[in-house]
Amino acid sequence: MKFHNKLIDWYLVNARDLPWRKTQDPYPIWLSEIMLQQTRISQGLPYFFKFIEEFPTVFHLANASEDQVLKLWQGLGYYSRARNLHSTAKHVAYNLNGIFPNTYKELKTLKGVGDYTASAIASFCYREPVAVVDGNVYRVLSRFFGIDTPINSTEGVKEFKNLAQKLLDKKQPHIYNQAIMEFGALQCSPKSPDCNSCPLQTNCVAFQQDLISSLPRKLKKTKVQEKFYNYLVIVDSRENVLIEKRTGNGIWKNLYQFPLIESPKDCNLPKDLISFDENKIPQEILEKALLYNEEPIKHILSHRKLWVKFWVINIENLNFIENLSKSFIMTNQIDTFAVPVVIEKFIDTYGFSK
DNA sequence: AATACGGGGGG
DNA sequence: CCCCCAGTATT
Repeated sequence: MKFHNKLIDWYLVNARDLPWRKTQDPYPIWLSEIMLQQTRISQGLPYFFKFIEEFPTVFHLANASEDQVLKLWQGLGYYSRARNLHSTAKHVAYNLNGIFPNTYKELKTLKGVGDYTASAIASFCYREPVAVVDGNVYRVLSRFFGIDTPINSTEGVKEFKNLAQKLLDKKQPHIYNQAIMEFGALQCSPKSPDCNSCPLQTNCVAFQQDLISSLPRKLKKTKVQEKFYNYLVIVDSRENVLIEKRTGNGIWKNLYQFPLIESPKDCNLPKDLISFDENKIPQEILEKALLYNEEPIKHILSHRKLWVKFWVINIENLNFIENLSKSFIMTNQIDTFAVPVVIEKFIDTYGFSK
């Protein structure tokens, strides 16, 4: 039996019941694919339901504000996905009459839609015979064929893409693409795959040569850099608190946060804050800072290690911000703003009185 | 060709 | 602690 037939047979028995598999409507499929980029299904699923409920159609999503979209996306990470999602929704709704492109080539022109996502939408919605290559596919193919070309090298990307396309079942690309990804997720998992019950075992090079644990190969990634973040929770007598929008490119773009003082080392006293402050916050205000967490919170990102401290400053009124060049915002509705997870956790713990 | 970009979960 | 997850955009 052919490779693709074995995978499809396995899939028809073992497939999970996932909401985006019940439809050919490109809107929910596109939404799910964006959400699942570098994200486990278990993590993305609740967000998918939230988004479909809040934005049932691409027009609902297009008519929302970016702040609204980011707020709903809060906690899912890689926020450029949310910004691109919203931008593409507006493009589809207003320029394309709400109709998604229906070819791999056209789909790839959409913001946030790359090689993988274009293949997924084109095959799932329109039966175009284009093979998906995601993390699951790399793993299944590298093991089954014993390919040790690093999957994140230029040659590897090309090699696996060509192989995947050759193996694709052109008659039912939508089923095959789902099948190989599901097989990688459930059967041929990264660690301790279930080789004993595997239908591909006899022809699997990695299994036969005991290479399962060393495939796929991957080039080492860059090391993380450490940073020290000091957030100033400046609250007035009416429970207004100061926040700002993160602008410019970089982490958490367009999300909100408390005024931030980044320091080259761990800070323990208000005078440390004063020495590193570049916001030009008046010294007499910083002097009143009370350290909320003695031990810095370690916040790990894929490319960064953050040591975060929160400093609480209670003052009578926030009028001093009128003298600052930075655009801070006074709010007693902080829960309505999209914030990074490390700030969300602080807010939940601190409990502003509402 | 490398790097930036989140957060959660498993071993 | 390390690795991986239905990758993409930018440099």
